Parts: sequence; C-alpha cells; structure tokens
Amino acid sequence: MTETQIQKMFRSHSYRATPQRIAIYKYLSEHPTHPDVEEVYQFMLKENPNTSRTTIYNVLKSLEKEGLILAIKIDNERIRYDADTKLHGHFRCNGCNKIFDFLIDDIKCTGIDDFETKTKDMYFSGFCPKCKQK
Amino acid sequence: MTETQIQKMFRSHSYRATPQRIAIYKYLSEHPTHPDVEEVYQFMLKENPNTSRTTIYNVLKSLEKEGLILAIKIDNERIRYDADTKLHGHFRCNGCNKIFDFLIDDIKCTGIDDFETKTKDMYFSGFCPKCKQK
DNA sequence: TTCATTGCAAAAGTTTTGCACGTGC
DNA sequence: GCACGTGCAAAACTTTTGCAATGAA
Repeated sequence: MTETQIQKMFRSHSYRATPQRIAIYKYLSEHPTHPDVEEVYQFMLKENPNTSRTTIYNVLKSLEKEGLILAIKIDNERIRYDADTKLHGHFRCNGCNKIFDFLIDDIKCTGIDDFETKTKDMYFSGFCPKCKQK
Repeated sequence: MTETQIQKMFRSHSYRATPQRIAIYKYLSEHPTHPDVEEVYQFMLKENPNTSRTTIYNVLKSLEKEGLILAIKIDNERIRYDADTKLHGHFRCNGCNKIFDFLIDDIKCTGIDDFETKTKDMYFSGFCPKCKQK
C-alpha cells in the first residue's frame, strides 16, 4: 500500500494522516510478524527518537477501533497487532513461540443464529511441523 | 462437581487440594459467567477476608497451565476464566458486554495440516439478539 | 516432617491521564 | 485558525517477586 493510499484510507475514516499513523500502519503491513506495542515502539524510535509510547497506544487503539488493524490476543503476555484484516486464523507454536497464519474455509456453529456477528477470531496453539519433531 | 471430586482432580494433577484452590475452582464451575481476576478475588474475600490477590493469580495461572480451566482473551481489558474446558466458542456482545457460549460443530482450515493442534479458541463479537434490535 | 502454597509488602511492568505544544486540513 | 493529535511526566492500575509463616500429605 502506498503512502498516498494509506492517507486516503485514514481520511475516509476521519483520521488525520499524521506521519506517526502512516509510519505505524506501514510498519504493520510490511511486517506481518504480529508485533506488539513494544516492537512497534522500538521501530518508531529509529524513525524519530522523540516518539512517545502514548502515541503508539493511541494509534494502535484507534486503528483497531476503526477496524483497520486486528488485535491478536493469542499470547498471555501481550497483545499483538496485524494489518491483515481479512478472515484468517492464528496458530501459536508453544515450541518456537511464532505465530502462523492459516486459512479458514468454513465454520459451522450452533447457538448464535440470531446474533449479528461482526468479528471472528480464531486462535489455535500447539506445535509447528519443526517443533513437533523434537 | 463435589468437593471430593475436585480434591481428587487436583491430586491427580499433583496439586495440593488447598481450601483456596477448591473454592476458586468451585466458584468458576458454578458461575459460568466468565469472571475475571477481580471478580474471583471479590468472591474469595467474602469467604475469607485474608485472601490475597497473589493467591488468585497463582491459582488461576496454575489451573490454566494444567488445562483445568480456560483463559478467555476476548476482552481487551481483562482475561476471563472458564471452568468448562470442552471445545466451545465465545461470543462477546458489544451492546451489553456479556459473553455467550456457543457450539462449534465443524471447522475447516487450510495451511496447518502438518501442525499438532493442542488448543482451539474461537472468539466472535457483534450484537446479541436483544442488543441488535436497538 | 517436609515442601508446596499462602499472604503480605514491595517492586516491576503496563497502560492511562492531563495538559501544553505542534501540525494537518 | 481550529481542532485533532503528539509528547512528556506523573498517576493509576496490573501483575510479579521475595520471603516468612502455614498447613496438606
């Protein structure tokens, strides 16, 4: 996504396209490694040593609220973020602690037919192919 | 579940059956409302005013580690706990903030065939039948 | 008796708040 | 120019740690 496209996206959500917002969104979309607040903060410090943690919290919270990014709560320790908002699952390996994306083809549920579903999050955990051999 | 059964369950997991553990587990299984640390603490205070928050953290963490309870991370603010460890989904209503349980009949995924899956968590959000009318 | 577990107090870590200043529109 | 957003420092809140005392097995 180009900087101009990101700007347009923010403006269509009535957000000002500040350099900080653009940089954070760009970082998330170019690093689909599901980083947490601290990783985003450390990256932003490199760009501008005056960056404040408050800004990271503000930006991530507002982007999540507006549905532009996902908050991934698969980890007990920290919330991770993902700029890919298409429906997909997350697998956490207990060996290497990495998060893997996977496709969700179909889900069949009972008991929420009359509910209005807005978001669907799916978290699996276990061992990835490499770690299960050990 | 009777107190004796809970005791046996703890012992079979090499946990000592302390009154605190039993009371916390009993509270969770009798109150399937997905309470958080603070709610468990407030309940325990009524039973014994000397209860420490540390104990709540210790007990919930160890029970979760051993798979005797589930940690539900559907809420941004707090982790909730559930003594029902059978596979089921959780729906969070953005209107009344309640958590509803639902059945998962089938999930079809692509990309993790070679993974060894130990846990499956599914979180939906949106509006419950009552709240969607407003 | 022994050692896991508890409760307390303090420390560490995380997130929010209040406010002055700066900047996108 | 105006309102939104940022950065800073402090406050608030959450969770962990170290340790002495307790009590389950």
